[in-house]
Amino acid sequence: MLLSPPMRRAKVAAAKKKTAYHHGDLRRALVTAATAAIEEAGEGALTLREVARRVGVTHPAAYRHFEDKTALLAAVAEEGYVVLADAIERALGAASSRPRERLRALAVAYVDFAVRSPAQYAVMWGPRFNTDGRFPSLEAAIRRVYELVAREVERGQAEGDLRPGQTRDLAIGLWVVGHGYVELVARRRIRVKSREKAIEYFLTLFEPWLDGIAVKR
Amino acid sequence: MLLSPPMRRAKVAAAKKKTAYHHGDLRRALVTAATAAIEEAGEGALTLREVARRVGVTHPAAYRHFEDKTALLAAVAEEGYVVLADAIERALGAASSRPRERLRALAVAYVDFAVRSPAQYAVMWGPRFNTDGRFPSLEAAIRRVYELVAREVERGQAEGDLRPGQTRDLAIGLWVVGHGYVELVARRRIRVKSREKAIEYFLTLFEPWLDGIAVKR
DNA sequence: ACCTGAACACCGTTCAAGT
DNA sequence: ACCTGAACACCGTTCAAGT
Repeated sequence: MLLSPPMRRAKVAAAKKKTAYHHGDLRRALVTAATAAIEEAGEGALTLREVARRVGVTHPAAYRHFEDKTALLAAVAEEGYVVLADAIERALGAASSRPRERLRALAVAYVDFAVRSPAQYAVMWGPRFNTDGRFPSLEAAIRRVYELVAREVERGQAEGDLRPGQTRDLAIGLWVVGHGYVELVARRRIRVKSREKAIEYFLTLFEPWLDGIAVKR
Repeated sequence: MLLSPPMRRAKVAAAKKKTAYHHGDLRRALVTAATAAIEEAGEGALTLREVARRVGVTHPAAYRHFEDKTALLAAVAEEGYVVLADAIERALGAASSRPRERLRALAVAYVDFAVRSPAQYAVMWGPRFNTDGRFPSLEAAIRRVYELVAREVERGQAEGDLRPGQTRDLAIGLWVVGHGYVELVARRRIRVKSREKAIEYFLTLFEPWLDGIAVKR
């Protein structure tokens, strides 16, 4: 017997709801739920059991997709780096071709991501992922962000706007300034009234650093 | 009956061992044990029960001296800032009177502390202490470090070696660079072979920043 | 192949009871 | 005043059992 279109749709939806987690969706659902939970209550408050509750599954189910709690957090961190790299690429795509302006756009995209998703950003700098080689895809995601920074610095050097010499040192320096600023804001060592003000004040601190690595002419 | 001096000493020591924690020493002992435990196993591995075990006391005893686990960590952090401020003062005492050199000495003392006590440094930047006004003595200890930085920047401006304008912006900028660098090292975004190399490479990154805030002449 | 139910060792916190 | 013993609710992890 044929079902009318509305009923068929309802059936499909019900079947989907019931079996969705049998098709590899649980992994995604757990990462998404964990990210949301962290952004709401902070990283310290995150429990595997709470994440499972949010997704509507018993907590040992998570172990089918993640070796342990650290692996779940690593997935949250990795997703963060992917989103960050995408945001930086978008910002660079919209920027002019003047190296100094491009570095500014890159740094603003970085700070903007961090102040929008402070808890996820904190996970991305968590102390758990130092064990070498445990999370290679996380390390690749980090490297992608670093390469974006290094490429822009290289471009600036090639055009003669930035100091010649070790590209890496300038790229690391840029990362230091960006991350250091974000941390001071996140830990309330600096009080800012809004995300806009956070970026505005960042540029105040960033300009002298740019001056320091620029070629005077 | 009189006891011979060696026996009296033994008795006093035993009595001291047995009753020392009744004189307010338990607080100190807990902070010291917590700092050691963190430096050994990382902040995440720290439990109140383990700290109590190390000190040789049942774990609820800690609650006589700290409202909760966070308060104990706040004490560890506060002690860290005090030690750091002392180290900076010592470094400035031994430095020349040339502003730029003094800023270098200050920054080196900061980085040196952080790479010597990475876990304690991490606690000092823990996310738990943001609740306003909960740990006023911790906030005072942080402010003491900041004031040391600000005073040196002011001195450099007064002598015409650093850009005029908002002292605070330059002081915050310096803090950003120092903290950002320490974090990149601690989180293994930069690999350094030794503490000495860590400071050496820091100076490489620091010099351009100094150039950026220096007055050319 | 994927999830549940039950169990284990451990944790932070509370509180009545001991000295 | 300061510490202990016992209890509570909760956690991460494991594993046999269900579909």
